[in-house]
Amino acid sequence: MSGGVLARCAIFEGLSPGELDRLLAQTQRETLERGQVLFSQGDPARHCYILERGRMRLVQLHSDGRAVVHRILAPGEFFGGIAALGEEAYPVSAEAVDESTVLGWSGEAMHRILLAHPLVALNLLRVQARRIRELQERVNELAWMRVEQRIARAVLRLARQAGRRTEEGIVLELSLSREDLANLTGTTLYTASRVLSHWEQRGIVRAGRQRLVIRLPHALVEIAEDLSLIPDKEQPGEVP
Amino acid sequence: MSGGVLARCAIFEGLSPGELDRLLAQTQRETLERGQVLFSQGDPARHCYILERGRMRLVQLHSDGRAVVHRILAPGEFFGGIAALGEEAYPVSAEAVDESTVLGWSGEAMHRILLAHPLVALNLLRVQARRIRELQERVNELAWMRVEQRIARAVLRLARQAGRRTEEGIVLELSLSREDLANLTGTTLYTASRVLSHWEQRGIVRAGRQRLVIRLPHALVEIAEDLSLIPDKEQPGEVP
DNA sequence: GAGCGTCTTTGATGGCGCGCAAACGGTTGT
DNA sequence: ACAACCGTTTGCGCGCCATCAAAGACGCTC
Repeated sequence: MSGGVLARCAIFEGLSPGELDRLLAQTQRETLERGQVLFSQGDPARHCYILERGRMRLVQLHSDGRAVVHRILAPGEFFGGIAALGEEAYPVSAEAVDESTVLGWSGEAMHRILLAHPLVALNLLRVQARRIRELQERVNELAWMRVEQRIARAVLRLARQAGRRTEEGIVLELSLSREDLANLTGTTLYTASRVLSHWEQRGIVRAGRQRLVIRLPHALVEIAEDLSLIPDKEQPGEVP
Repeated sequence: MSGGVLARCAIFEGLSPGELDRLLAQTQRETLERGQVLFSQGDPARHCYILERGRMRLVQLHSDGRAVVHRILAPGEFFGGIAALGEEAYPVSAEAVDESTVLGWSGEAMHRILLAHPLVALNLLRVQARRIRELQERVNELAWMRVEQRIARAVLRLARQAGRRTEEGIVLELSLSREDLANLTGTTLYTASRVLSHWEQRGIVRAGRQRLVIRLPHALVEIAEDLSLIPDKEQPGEVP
């Protein structure tokens, strides 16, 4: 089937169908039920993957049971690349949010691929560079922004990645609990719940059990950009 | 002489002296006074660099004058790699903390180098992977840790990177203001000042104007690891 | 040495958001 | 149907830390 899935992956952009087929032949397909763990942090990093179908998340667990959700993966995304670089252990755990299938390479195979296909290495560098920028963005948010603003930004990011437009609003097709949202934004499930309740009162969202519909995206954007800090009357640039 | 500086750079590891010389020949050396800006965020990303000598920092400025210090570079480190990936603009500004010299390539030159030397690309991937882990670590800190703990960890990181052991303690050879420290840890210069004062009272550090000497590294490590949260018994040594 | 700017300290105040507790409600299993 | 369970909501109190203001300390120039 002409390399199929891989043709849509950012890191294999620019390869010929023949090459894609050869790469695909080296993979092993694995199916995961929802909630199943593909690898755990601390495990020796032996494989790297492309998410073919479904949804997964990369989580880092803290000793106190605290968790940080680092990424929520969409189909086509590459992860576990650590394995190709001769590193020792996965720094995060990967678990399936929905039923998912992944394509896996051994670390050594991917290592050879990167050496043989500089184009793939360059694509991967680009992807990593983008992730670094996203992480810097997150550091910035955590360092300077209030909880409500951080949650708004996280929700908008998720909407961009996994939202479906309906006439009721943008529906987040993710089973996303308050606790997940809290772990994404560095707060507690209590505060996350309060924020969503507040938004629901204002008609901005409709929040259900692990479900979220954005009814007034514009209002969310306002919160995310913190437009309230710049009162419309005053003109910026008046500090002598 | 024989690739000189580049031989000590992580991203050129494994190259022959001849290749290093050829790469070095493509660079342009630039000297920066302390405080001088090499590039500003938003500038079109045309060059990437190795820090040859001195100390630089990568800062992201916020619209409100708030800043996030993203990295403090030591000699041998590569930065501005965005330019090689065909991206548009630098996401951060680079400024010299001390008088520094850098070696610069044009983005296109580095692009060609990466395609021609898969080994360099792989090294760079490794470096980026480490940076991603560091950033994840920082996200984790900002999401879950208290200010004092975050500052302790930042100080220890800086000590590892730019500390010199003396019999008085570990001297941080960086002109590091309270504000810098605050921007590294996502707090305000007021709080940073208070924390350092507190530490000084307890004899953990000796803090001067843009100077810091760690006298009891072990105590700092305890704070950084938050050993107080796991008290097997009550500690008599309490703060009055 | 006087003056000045920058960096730093310290007090006072207030608010955001954490953390516990408890109730609520939808879902699941038998 | 009932109970058990999990995710969610909400009240309440307090502690950490931001924020403002102002004074203090150090290094600089002239």
